[in-house]
Amino acid sequence: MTLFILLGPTAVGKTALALKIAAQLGSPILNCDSRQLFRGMTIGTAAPTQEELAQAEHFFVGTLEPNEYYSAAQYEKDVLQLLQRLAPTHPNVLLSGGSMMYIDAVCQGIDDIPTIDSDVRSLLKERYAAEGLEPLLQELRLMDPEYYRIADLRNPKRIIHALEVCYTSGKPYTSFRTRSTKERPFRIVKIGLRRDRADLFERINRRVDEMMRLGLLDEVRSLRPLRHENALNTVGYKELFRVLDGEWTLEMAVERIKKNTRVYAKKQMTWFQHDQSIRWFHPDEEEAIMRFVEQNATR
RNA sequence: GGUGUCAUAGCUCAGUUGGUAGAGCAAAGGACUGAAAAUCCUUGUGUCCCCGGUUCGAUUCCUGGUGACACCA
Repeated sequence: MTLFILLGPTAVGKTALALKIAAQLGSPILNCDSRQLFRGMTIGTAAPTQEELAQAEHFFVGTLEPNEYYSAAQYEKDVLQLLQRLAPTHPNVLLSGGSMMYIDAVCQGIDDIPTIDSDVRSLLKERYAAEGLEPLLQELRLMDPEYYRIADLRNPKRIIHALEVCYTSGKPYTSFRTRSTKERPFRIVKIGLRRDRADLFERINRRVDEMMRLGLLDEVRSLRPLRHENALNTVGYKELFRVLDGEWTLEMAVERIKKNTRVYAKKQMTWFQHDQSIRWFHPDEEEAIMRFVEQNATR
């Protein structure tokens, strides 16, 4: 089996092309966007429309409740399991999305780290809020000196995560970090989409305006009770919550959404840059892309 | 028309008692292994509006000009 992965920065044009590739391959589309997974976040994440969903079988779109815990590791398991199920009838499968870490989790795997007890996590979060990072750093130094040496000591999330693993398992975080690449029982072909930066930014700005026309504010309003969930800590949502709070004007929020989306797109490009296994195309090079797909498909 | 204030980074502004300048935002670059659209790090040379003058030296002081704003006519 061949797993095609269509990737690229947000708003580059993955959704439309994915439908065409899927049609050619006779494949379903597995979403690889960490926010499109959640139900009810359709406008703000530019999830496929009903019409688009009808054109191909889709997986991992709107399948989770926003208050459900999820992770790249869980995604790895879910995708591998699904691929196993699809393999007998689908020699080619398409995965499409821009969540870098989720893509890597599928392609290389993620270290086997114990699932964190939610009490442990909230306790550490509270301590961080009350005491700051310094005491946590000292504890990490004692419990996992090796990680302490290489860790980003100014990044609270990383420090808290390392500590919570130590507390949950009773072993150093480092002992779980093998960072090895797992073998996959399928071939992986990565297709990257990219455009000129000015062109991409222009598309982002237009798409945000379009989201507002489609009623993003109402979508955000309906999700307001869940605003503290991790799923809602997302560009397009976090800014509009502040409008609902009366803190920001709508105009200000829309500008912030555009800016934060641009920043996100840049981050994606930085990450993808280092991946030598990606074959890059401009989204308009449709023929070349289809030819490339055909050459690499399992037939 | 008169008087006054201002003119510094893409934007808003600070500052230099005369020794060529720095914040916020924007922008750019980067990190990333179970929260990742998250989280974190790094990066500031710009005719200091223009022409002259004083001075060893002017973005800083002075004359004039241009522009913006305010007040008075």
